[in-house]
Amino acid sequence: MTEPQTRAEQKQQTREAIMAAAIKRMNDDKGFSSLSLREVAKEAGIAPTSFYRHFENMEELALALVNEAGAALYKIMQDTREAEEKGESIAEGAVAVCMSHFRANGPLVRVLAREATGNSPIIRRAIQKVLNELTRQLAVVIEMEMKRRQRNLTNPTWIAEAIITIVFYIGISTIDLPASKQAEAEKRLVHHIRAIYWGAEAMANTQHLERQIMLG
Amino acid sequence: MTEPQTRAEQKQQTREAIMAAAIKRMNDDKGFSSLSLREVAKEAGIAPTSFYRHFENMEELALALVNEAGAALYKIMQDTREAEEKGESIAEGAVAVCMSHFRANGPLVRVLAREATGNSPIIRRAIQKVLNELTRQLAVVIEMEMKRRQRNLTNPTWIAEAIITIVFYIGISTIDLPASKQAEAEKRLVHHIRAIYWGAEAMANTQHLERQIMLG
DNA sequence: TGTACATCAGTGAACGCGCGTTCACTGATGTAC
DNA sequence: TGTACATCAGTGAACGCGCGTTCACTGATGTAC
Repeated sequence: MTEPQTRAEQKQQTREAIMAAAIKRMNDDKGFSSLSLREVAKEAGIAPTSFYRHFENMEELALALVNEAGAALYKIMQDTREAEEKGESIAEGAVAVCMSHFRANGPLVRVLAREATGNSPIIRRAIQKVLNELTRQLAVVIEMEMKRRQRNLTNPTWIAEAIITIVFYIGISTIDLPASKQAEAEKRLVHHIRAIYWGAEAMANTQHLERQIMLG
Repeated sequence: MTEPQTRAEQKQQTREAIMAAAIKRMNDDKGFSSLSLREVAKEAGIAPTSFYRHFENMEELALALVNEAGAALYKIMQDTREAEEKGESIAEGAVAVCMSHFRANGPLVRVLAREATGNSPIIRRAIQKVLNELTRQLAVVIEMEMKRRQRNLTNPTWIAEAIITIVFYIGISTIDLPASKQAEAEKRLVHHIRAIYWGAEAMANTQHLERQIMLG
């Protein structure tokens, strides 16, 4: 089935094998920093020297993994935005999609979480950039929703930051839990998000009220 | 000044030198998993073989560091609780204390953050235990405050979890920022906590109201 | 207090091992004519 | 279509290096009498 290929296709296939090997080995037991080039090559079924035909070093491989994980998360955010545009309530749906993505791509997402506080400054910065972009996109969605519902919020970007942080870190910490506990964790996540939403709204309204009193 | 000592005192001093060396080297550039026993020994000014007089292996050293960091955080929680008992509003105060602790003990706290999603399952579990205990203690404080102010909250433990997660991960990500940005980050943190508080209260009141309507 | 012995923190040599990287190579695939 | 040449993904040998760990040791500190 995958036998007859061009050279470019074969190369791409090997590249993907290397990335898959890295993800697998990292989730078996090690973090990226304790993962060796030789180990990845062995898992991918190539000679250690062949690694250099695809990546200049291990750091480049890590960046490729971060970008792959980031792209998947952007896709989820895009779906959430489209749901909002259809007028759907987004909290539960977004969390459900996000959690099921975490479950399906646990190994890759875990890589992201680990390296977010990991050893390489370059990788840390790349991940922070992904999280910042997600925050930015979520802030837009939140603002859209608030406008549509004609409600106030103190600061959409701040709210988005809080939500991204909570979903990312709590979500990751639940990947390994049994299914029953995961459902409970999902409920908690929805609760957290709602609390943040409601709180920001209540704060905004109070501030608005205070301003009116001061003016009046 | 520290010249004449008993053998036990000398041993304790070397042990502390090893721990300090590990913290220093980890924050220079590496995570714990890429930190070698020989490297720590060199930084501590002892022979590699002497390491074994103090720790059985590197993992034991890591656990010692986690416990040290945990003890400091428990102390902060204790202070917060005492502030609450004096009737003070806790959000700003607790965040300020926490952030200044992060700043003063950046290297050690960062170790905790990194290894929270790090390579060793044993270390990860130890850190999760610390965070769970902090959540438990904070839930008690929140409940006390709510009772005193005669207000409702949906679920103190959930609120505590959200707050601990946000303060821990956002707090850590700001350690390296310049002082001006840190002040801004502190404001954001206080905002997040307030939003969660208010939201949980609003939700509880709505639920209460809904229940009354249903019953009535 | 003095003496003989026990304890044990710290040492230096030595080990075998997996590491990242280099190099010149092979041989299938791709291209120019 | 056939031929001659270029490209380049993948290879195996070899390198020097830092690693964790063992071992028998040293010599200052502590203890028993």
